[in-house]
Amino acid sequence: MKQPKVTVVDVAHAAGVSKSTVSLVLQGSSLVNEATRARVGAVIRELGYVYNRGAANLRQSKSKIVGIVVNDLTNSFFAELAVGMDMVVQSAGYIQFMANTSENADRQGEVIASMREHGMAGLILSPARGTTAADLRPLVDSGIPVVLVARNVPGLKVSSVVSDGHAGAAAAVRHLIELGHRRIAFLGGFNDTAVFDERMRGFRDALLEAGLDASDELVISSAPSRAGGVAAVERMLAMRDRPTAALCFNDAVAFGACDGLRSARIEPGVDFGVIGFDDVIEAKTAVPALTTVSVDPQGMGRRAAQLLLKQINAGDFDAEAMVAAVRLVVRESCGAPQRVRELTA
Amino acid sequence: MKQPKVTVVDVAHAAGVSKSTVSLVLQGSSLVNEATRARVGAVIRELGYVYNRGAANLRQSKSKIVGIVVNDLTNSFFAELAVGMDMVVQSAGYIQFMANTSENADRQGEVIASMREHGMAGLILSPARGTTAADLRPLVDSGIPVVLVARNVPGLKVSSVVSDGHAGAAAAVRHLIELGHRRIAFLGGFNDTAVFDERMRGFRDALLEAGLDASDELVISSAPSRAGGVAAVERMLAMRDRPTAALCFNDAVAFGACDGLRSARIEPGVDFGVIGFDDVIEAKTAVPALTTVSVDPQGMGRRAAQLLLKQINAGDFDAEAMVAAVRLVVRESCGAPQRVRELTA
DNA sequence: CTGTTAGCGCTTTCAA
DNA sequence: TTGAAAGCGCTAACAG
Repeated sequence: MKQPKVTVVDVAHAAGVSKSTVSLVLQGSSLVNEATRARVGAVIRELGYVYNRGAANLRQSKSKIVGIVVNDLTNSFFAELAVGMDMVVQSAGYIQFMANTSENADRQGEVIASMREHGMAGLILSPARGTTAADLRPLVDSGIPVVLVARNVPGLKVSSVVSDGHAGAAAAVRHLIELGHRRIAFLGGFNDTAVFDERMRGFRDALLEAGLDASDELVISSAPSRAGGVAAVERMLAMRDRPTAALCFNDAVAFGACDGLRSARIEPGVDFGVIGFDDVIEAKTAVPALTTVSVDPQGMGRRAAQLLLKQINAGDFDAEAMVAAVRLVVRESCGAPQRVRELTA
Repeated sequence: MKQPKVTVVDVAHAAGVSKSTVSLVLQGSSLVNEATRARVGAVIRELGYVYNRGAANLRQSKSKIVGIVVNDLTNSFFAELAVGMDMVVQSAGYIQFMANTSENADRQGEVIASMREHGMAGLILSPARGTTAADLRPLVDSGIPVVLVARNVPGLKVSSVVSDGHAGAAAAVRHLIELGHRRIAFLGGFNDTAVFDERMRGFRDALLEAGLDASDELVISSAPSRAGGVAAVERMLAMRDRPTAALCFNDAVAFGACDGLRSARIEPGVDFGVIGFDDVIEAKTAVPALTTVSVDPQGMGRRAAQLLLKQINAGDFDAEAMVAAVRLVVRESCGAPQRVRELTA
């Protein structure tokens, strides 16, 4: 079955023109006679010629390959992110080396190295946990555009797209206040992480802004998991001055909190306000009435990809850090019609 | 920042050897003196040389690029599938062009064409709905190994890895029989599809094999959706000789069936046997007690990737259709310890 | 064991 | 408008 691979010379020969004419046709150059173009086109189809982009890349020393490296495709948030990037990259006529690192920084290093060897034009990276600036420095210094997405790598001056946890948390709290809640808790998350800090500060700031209690006892940290959510909500229910609503660190915690509330015969979203942070896909399934603060991962992906393509096309664009924050949205689905409030960062 | 890209000649020069010696070192050839190798290695690191795999591919006219094209990365089943492929492909020293087609056959055609131009060594495809044998024929005829996964394309003689619906359904039914059920229904799915037919026949064969009733009224088809599941289970509950258990066409139907049972104050998995087909991720979340028949998508992906690599390494291996069916597993989670029965295809 | 010499398939001046 | 020739970075004979 192996076709004796047909090249430009074969096409040229069969069409009775020279290599370079064929090359021009392939590039859609307007310097070539219409009749010739048609003939060449016909021959190409007839011979089943396939363009060898590798050879072209070699000659031009540039490619239309972009790397997309994601920490965990198994997580639907990051899968959506990847799909978003994929869409704009494909539509722009680029092709992607896409790889999953499973949160393994070593693996990440390997795939990025491999992509470099293949001459990628740029990289969008959702870094694996534990990625350091040093890991990425050589790549960045080589002048290949890099855009970080979803997570930042401290100390690295490259463009990035991350969500604004402070604004999102504040928006969520304001929403709960509008609904009439006066005592609101913050549940879940390890309190020694940057993300926790950011969201928790948004929570507190909004409370203070409204003149409400924002004392430390309202912040109940726990593992950022479903079990952690159960634990946190139980501690909260045991408080003497029990809150009437809570903002949860993430989807898993929100889910756990709902579990805990139900065990206590409290219907989440009805008898008690719960807002889950992040993409609350799983939790939404189980608790359709849940209000959520979420970032649209696909949109985030698209935005990151656009940013990268812009840099690639700008030639050597010595990236001044250009950090873009993504809007967070409070989605409410308690009522019949979905109300959506968009809040700028 | 643009490094004046260093090539083998630069390295050779700096190390005081010739191009080919450097090339040999790069390929880990044993024909080169240990001292030389070390010196060259040092220079490579020092100069920050990066191997140009594109040039090598051009010269050798072969590559270590495999295409992975998936119909819907947003669906966790296919995301897992992709991750499985990714793992084995990466570990084998290959790199993947991975793309999402969003069930769009045209897009699929474009990305595959693009991958061909880039000289991919082989393709693993989870085809978009509506993919025809004709779409893939040119690629297959060109001699590039192709492996189909998760879905088959009728009329195309290539290797594929799909799940065995007949065996899976039969296993599920036998499981219900073991639990003491004697009247079992099959719920959901459009009865004019091949998948439906396969699963339904497995259902019926197992029933007949056990000498139980397998009459047509026990098969209640409906849309393969959550709503369809509700509808089907309602029709079933209205039967005079009401079944005590059901096998559902897929996860969505199982989910809907549980909804319907609950509305009728019947606790699924406790008062009524329900088995969901497919990956029952969502339904499992909502009904932890649900027993499921499922194929391990990651395993399926790994298997497909192995199959492809085997073909690639076999040189031109004129693929006789070599269809591998993946085992389906009945997973039970009613009891505390998870019991897993594996059934061969 | 190392150097020389041709290309892989394509693009790109530079002439015709 | 088209053709001839040079070369992108690498590998693969074949000599030395």
